[in-house]
Amino acid sequence: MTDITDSEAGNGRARLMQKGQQTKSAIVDAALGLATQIGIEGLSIGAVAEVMQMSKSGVFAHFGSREELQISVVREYHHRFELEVFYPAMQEARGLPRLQALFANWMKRTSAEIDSGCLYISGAAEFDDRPGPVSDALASSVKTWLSALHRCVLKAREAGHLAETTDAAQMSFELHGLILALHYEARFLKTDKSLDRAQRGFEHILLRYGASPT
Amino acid sequence: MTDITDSEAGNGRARLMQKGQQTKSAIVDAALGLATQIGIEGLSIGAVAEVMQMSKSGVFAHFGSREELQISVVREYHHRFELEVFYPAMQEARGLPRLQALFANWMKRTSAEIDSGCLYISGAAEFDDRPGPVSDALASSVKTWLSALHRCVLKAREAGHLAETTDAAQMSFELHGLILALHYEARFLKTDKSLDRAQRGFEHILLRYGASPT
DNA sequence: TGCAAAATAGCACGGTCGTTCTTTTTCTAG
DNA sequence: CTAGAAAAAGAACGACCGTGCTATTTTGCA
Repeated sequence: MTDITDSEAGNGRARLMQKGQQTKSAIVDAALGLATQIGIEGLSIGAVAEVMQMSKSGVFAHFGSREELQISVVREYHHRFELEVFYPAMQEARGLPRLQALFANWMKRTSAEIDSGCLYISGAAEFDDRPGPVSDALASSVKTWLSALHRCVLKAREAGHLAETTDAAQMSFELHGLILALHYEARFLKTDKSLDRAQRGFEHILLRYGASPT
Repeated sequence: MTDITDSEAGNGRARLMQKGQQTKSAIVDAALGLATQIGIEGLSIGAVAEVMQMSKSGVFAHFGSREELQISVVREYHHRFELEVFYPAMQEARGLPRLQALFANWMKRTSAEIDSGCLYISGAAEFDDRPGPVSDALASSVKTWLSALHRCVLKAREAGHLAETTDAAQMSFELHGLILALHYEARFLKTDKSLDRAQRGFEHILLRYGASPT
């Protein structure tokens, strides 16, 4: 009956999180689905409540404010992003193979799911001129991810899989650009072949930075 | 007294556009300023009215609907984009110099003005899952610009300034990515040196596609 | 200068929003 | 099984939204 979740949280309050946390994460789930479609700013408690078949106040009570709901959504997205993009790639051999896996997973996540846009990208556009806790949470998540990418490039260079002269930050920037172009052209302009373009762009960058064949 | 604007429109109705059109374009001006900060979707007639020191209905009457105001804003942005990015570059010698000017102007427009984001980028994120007239107008403008870029690359190849094997669409995709990364990292993440990164990325791409020195 | 028309203001409408407060339902530990 | 806590519902609030309507003001032309 009792779930494994938090069975050993250890802070003594562990046992009072039961039904509440369960529906709370269900709400975050639904809210994330909505946010990827209409944006984080567009998230309304009423819409989430409707999806959940709950009352507005029922949803509201779990977060105390709309902002807190938005932040929860960002955190959940961060979590899933790690799960789908980061961790699987960590199983590859470090260096170039890992970098390739990282980029492949990133591409997949960015384009494959037709209906769910990337929160890191849409969110950046929404919050680039609106400072606040939500923007901070978003920026922090993105920076975490981009610096992981940066580290991966560094390791690949150290492993001798990339030219010694490789500017890791520059290379990361260019990789990021490919993903953004993929998202933009595939999702907004509905340009086909965008996935191929991103893949070929990746190969161009690898050549540029002297990737040795794996 | 009479402005040069539309002095020879030729459709007989030219003279009845006087004060009205003047304030209308002032409204679009203010609305564009707002839209670059809070997004096209966030544009509210009330906010525009406040900036203009007008009544909501006074603003409203010029457009008949919020949607029409949004479309007007998109068109105005398109117009300015042409004026700042496209036309000046057309004065350069065709081929590589023109392509370089195009990209330089594009970079400047994307990052230089601190407070005014790019509507083509923020708008894409807002409307990539919300079809409708505004999305159509936006996509149409973007496609016009991207195909101009594409043509410019083609011309550069024809002029022998790029390798004969150059895939113009692929190269345009990669250039687009650089601009998007510049916008993202400079504007949202406040990463410094982003402009340099975009510039160096441009040079990398030129090398990749065998640009001959000008 | 006066008159029609265009431009703007004022007001009200129904709707949605986030949030607060109170009440009811549901869960759970003893 | 029951008391008490947690969760959810319900109703109401003030604010803002887009829009339609009717005055009022301003404009430009005869």
